[in-house]
Amino acid sequence: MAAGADRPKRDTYRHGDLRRALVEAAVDLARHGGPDAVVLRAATRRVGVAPNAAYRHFADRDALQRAVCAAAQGELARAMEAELGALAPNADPVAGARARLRALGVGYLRFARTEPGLFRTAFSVPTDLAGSTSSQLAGDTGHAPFELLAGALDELTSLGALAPDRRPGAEFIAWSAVHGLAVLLIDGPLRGVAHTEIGDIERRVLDTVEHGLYPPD
Amino acid sequence: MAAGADRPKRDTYRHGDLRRALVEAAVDLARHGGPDAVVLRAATRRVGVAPNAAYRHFADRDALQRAVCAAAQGELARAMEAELGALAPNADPVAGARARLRALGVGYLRFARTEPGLFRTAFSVPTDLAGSTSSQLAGDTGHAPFELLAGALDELTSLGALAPDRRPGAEFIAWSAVHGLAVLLIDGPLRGVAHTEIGDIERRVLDTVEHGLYPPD
DNA sequence: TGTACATCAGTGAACGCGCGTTCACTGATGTAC
DNA sequence: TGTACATCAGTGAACGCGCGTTCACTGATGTAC
Repeated sequence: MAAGADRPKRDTYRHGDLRRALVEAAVDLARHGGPDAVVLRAATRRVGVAPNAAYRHFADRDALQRAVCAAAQGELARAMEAELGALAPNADPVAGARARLRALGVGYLRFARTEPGLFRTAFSVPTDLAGSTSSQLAGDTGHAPFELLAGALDELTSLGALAPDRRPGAEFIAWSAVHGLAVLLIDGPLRGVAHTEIGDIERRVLDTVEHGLYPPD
Repeated sequence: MAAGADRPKRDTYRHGDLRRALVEAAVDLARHGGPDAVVLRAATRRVGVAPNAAYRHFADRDALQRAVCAAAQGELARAMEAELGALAPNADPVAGARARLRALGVGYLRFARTEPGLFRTAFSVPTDLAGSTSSQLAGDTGHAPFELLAGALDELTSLGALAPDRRPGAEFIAWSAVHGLAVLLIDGPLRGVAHTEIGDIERRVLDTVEHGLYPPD
């Protein structure tokens, strides 16, 4: 009954990739409980490691939270990229670029709806503009959510679909509307609203953004 | 040196309005530290009362948090009403109604900028639509933030400035954009942006909302 | 108006909890000879 | 190829903290007679 009697006494030694394991565990905590659920001891418990083992890989709790926040933004970027990838090819380049901008918004909203915990976590660590373009936040194409948006707007500008004098700050028009809707959907007064109505509202918000960016007049 | 020797031994007895005092203290905590700073023991400490005294007035911590959230929404409503009150009279009824809608947005954004802690707290307790119209959340005119917005939109509709078929759900168009901008300003990538630029961005977001509501075509 | 009494808003002490973090340690692993 | 040793990723125990909440209590206040 002691086939492994000559095993090492501590089989948790040399975990191999504890840092990654802790971030993954903490991301899972965030997924279900939001940013407040990102707790050092809970993460180590999940991985099956002593609480203080985390200090080999993170200076303190804050460092873990930052890492999880970055990972959540990466997930958000991936959700946006997924929507981009699902787009049918479009012969009209301008229509294609517009569809891509819209797809980013759709992906953003879908992520907020399906992963509200991670979505909240992605915005739990206050950042400035510089901190919104780090490669730490990137999805599969290596771009942070903010960069994906900026890229789509640049494309529209170079195609002449977005007037150059409207380009500066256009990110914020688009992001404000979509982010605000996302927050209202998951935490605000739109929580109880039926799915069909939500689709309607999402479409109208995205329409409004498009009207704001490239007005018909 | 014992002029008050025949005073009651406990001068904290019969506080008088401990409930209100606790809410005020907790609102102050929220003002400086956001929703997470709303802590039972901290509130009682501020008021100078034993921790368990709070249980005469609140079932538990959650109840206090709900009260503080409602108070924060009331403050937000007041900020919006203040902007409304500062408006110069306008001979043109439609222009006046449009200015009022815009003023609500300006007040909303100003509150978020000047009271970020309370602003976050106002949205810290998940609500649905029904919970967004309670008189508990009201400002001086007895209306919750959501109702102020809805009222402005109703006015625009009755004046013919907002097409009736655009009225349903118009709250969400306006609220999404303005709320999203508020969040980006205080917690998001717009944190570091200069004041002058912020004014610009705010104006463009409000313009976009107006374009979305009453398009020129 | 004076007195007895019920009410109930506060006290004081204590509880168990989970947290972040520090300490001295141990033993598997990789490397130098 | 074998052995001695340094490294360092993990352990185990402990700390102090602030929290929410419960308990039996006390005494000022308002009321009934």
